[in-house]
Amino acid sequence: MTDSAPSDELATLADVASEAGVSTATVSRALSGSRPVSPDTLKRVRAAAARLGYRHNAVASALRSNRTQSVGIVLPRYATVFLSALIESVTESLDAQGIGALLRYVAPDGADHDERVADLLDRRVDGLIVCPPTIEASGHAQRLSHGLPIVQVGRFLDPDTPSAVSLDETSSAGLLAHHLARTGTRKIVTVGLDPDAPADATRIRSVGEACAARGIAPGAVVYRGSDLLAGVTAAEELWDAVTPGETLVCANDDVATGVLTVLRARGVRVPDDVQIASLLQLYPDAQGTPLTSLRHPWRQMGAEAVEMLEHAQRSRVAARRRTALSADLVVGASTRTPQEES
Amino acid sequence: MTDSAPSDELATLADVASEAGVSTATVSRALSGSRPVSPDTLKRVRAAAARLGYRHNAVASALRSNRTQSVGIVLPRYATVFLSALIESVTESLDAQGIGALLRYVAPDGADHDERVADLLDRRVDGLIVCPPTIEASGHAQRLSHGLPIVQVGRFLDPDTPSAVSLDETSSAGLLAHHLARTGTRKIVTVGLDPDAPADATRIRSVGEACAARGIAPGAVVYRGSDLLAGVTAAEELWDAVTPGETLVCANDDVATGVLTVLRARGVRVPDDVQIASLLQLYPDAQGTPLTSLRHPWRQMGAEAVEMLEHAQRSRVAARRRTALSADLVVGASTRTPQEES
DNA sequence: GCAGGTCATGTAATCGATTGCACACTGGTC
DNA sequence: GACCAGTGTGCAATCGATTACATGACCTGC
Repeated sequence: MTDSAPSDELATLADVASEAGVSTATVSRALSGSRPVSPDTLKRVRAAAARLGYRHNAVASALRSNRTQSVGIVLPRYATVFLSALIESVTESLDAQGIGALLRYVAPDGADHDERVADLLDRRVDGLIVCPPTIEASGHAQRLSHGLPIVQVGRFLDPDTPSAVSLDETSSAGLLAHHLARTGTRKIVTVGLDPDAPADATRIRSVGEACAARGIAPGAVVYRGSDLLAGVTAAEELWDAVTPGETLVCANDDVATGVLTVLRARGVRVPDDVQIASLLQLYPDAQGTPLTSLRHPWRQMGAEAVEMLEHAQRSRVAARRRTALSADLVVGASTRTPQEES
Repeated sequence: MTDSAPSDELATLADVASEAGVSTATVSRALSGSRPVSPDTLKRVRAAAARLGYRHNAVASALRSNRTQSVGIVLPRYATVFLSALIESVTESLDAQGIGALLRYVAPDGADHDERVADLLDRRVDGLIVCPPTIEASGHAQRLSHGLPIVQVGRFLDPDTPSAVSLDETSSAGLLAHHLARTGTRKIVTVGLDPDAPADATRIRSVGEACAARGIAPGAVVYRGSDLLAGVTAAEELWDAVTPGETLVCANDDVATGVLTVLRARGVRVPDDVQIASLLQLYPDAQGTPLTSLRHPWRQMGAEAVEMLEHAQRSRVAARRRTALSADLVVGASTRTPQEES
C-alpha cells in the first residue's frame, strides 16, 4: 500500500479540485449537493476527495456562509440528573440534523451568566437554548442575543421572552392534588419552597389552588432551605405537630428524604399517619420508588426546545410561542394507595 | 440617545480600524494583546470598539489562526449522574481558560461513534476528550484523531492509547475488601458483572484478588444483566443459597437495589445475615445512603483529563501518560459497621 | 437558421481576523 | 554624523469554502 505522499497537512477543496481536474466551485457543489453536477463529475470528485482523504472544514464554511451549524446551550451548574436528561434530549435532536451543541455552565446565582452567553455569541452560534438561573438572567439572555433565535427553558423566565418551554404548574399540581385527595389528605404543609422567591411562590400557589379545588386545606409554608438538611431541620420542628390526614408536600426529593427520615425516626408512620410527596423528582425511579413525586418532563422539554428553535430560525418574524408541559406523577411508598380503583 | 446608525450588521475589525483611524492590524493587536501598541492607540481602539459595539468573531479568528479554542467531548448516552459530573468538571476547567466544549453523545454500543468523532474533527476542535463506549471505539478514536491531542476517560481503553484517565481498580477494590474484611465477610459473590466482557473481567479479578489477600474467598460470579431487573433476577436465584458471612458484591447501585429488595422481601436480613455492596455508585449519597458503594472520582477525572489535554497540546512529542484515580468508599446501611474502631 | 432556454462549469470576490515583512521614527553610542 | 537597536504601525497575503455572475454547450421549436 503505497500512499501517494499523504502530506501532513489536510487536503483542501483546491487540492481536490486540481486532483479531479475541475474548479473549486464544482467540488464544493458536488460534495455539498448545493447545486447539481453531472454524474460523471460527481464520481470523479468523490474519488479524488477519497484519494486525498479530504475532510470538510467546518470553520471556513461557517465563515463564508455565516452559519456555524451549532447552537449554544447554557445551563446552571446544579449537578442533577434532570439537567443531564435535558442535555441528552437536546443533543439527540440536534445530532440528527448535524448540528453541534456548544455547552456552557453558569453559576446557580447567575454571576457569570452574561459573560458565558456573550462568549457563545462571539462563537457565532446559530441559536441559543438557555436555562436561566434567575429571572434577571432570562431577561439579559434575551437582550444580549439581539435577534438571534433563542429559546428559554425552565422556571426562571422573563415574562417577555417570546419562545419558552416550561412546566405546566397548574396541571402538574392538579395531578398531585388529585392523588392526595384520593388518598385521604385533608390538609397540606409545604416544605422547602421559599415564599419570597417568585418562582417558588408561583408553585406554592398552584399547589394550594389545586388542593383547595379538591377540598384539601392549604396549610403552613415552611422554608428552611431546599436540600436534605433543610428537610431534616423542618421535620424536627414539625414532627410533633402533624396530625393524621396531613400530607407534607416537599420542594424536591432531597427535602422529602430528609423529612421522611426524621419522621420515621420519631415514630411517625409514613404513609399511614402522614403522607409525603415531592414536587420535583431528582433521581430516576429505578430504585424502589420510596417517594411519591412529580417527574418533570425534561426529555420532552428538550425536544420541544429544539423544535421551537428550528421554527424560530425558519420564520423571520419572531412570533411569541410558549409551551408548558405537564409532569408525570410517580406514586411511591410515601403515600397510600388511592381508595377508589375506578 | 441618538445612536450613530447602529447598522443591523455587526461591526468588523475594519470598521473599528477606520473609526479609530488606524489599520486593522493595529486593532487586532490592541484588542488581543498579541503585540504591544502605544497606550494612546490602545485607548482610541478600545473606545472605537466600544462605540461600535464590536464583538470578536471567533469563526474568522479560528480560520486564520488555525485554533478554534474548543475541545470536543464524546460520551456514551447513559443517562446517569456520573457522566453529568464529568461534563461539569470538564467544562468548568475549560471555561476558566475560555475554551468551549462541543458535546456529542454516542450510542452505548458505539454504533455512531466514529461518525461523531469525525464530525468533531471536521469542526477543527483543538483537542478531544473521549469516553469510549467500547474498547474498539477507543482504538478508532485514537486512529481517527490522527495526531490531534486526545485524552480518553473511562473503562474501555485501548491499551495503546497514550493519554488516558481511568479508575484505579486495584486500590478501589482494596478499599472495599478492607471494609468487607473488617465487617466479617468470609466469602463474596459477584452479581452483575459479565465475566466474558474484558472490562468486567478485569474488575472481577481486581475484587477477587483484593479479597483473597484479606482472607476472603472469591465465590460465584452471577451475571443476569446489570440493571435493576438483573439484580432482582439474580437475587431470586440466589436468596436461599446464601449463607451468613457472605457479601453480595454488585456491579452498580441498580443491581444492588434489586438484590436488596428481593432479599429483604424473602426475609433475609441485610446486613445482619448477608451484606451487599455496590462497585459503582449511581446516585449521589444525599438520600440516606441505603447502600455501601464505591463512589468513582468523576470530577477529579474530568479535571485530570483537561490537564492532560493541555499538556499534550503544549508538548509536541506525545509522551505516554496514564493516570488511575481511586474511588471513595461510601459506607451505607447494607453493610455492618467495622468491628475494630482504631 | 436562429432566438430563447436549460444545464454544467468556471472565475473571482468574499467572509473577518491574523501575521510576516517592511518601514518610519526615536534615542543612544562611538 | 553615521550606525544600530528597539518600538509602534501599516500593507497585503492568507486561512478554506461559498456563491453571484459569466460562459459555453446543447437542445427545442418555429
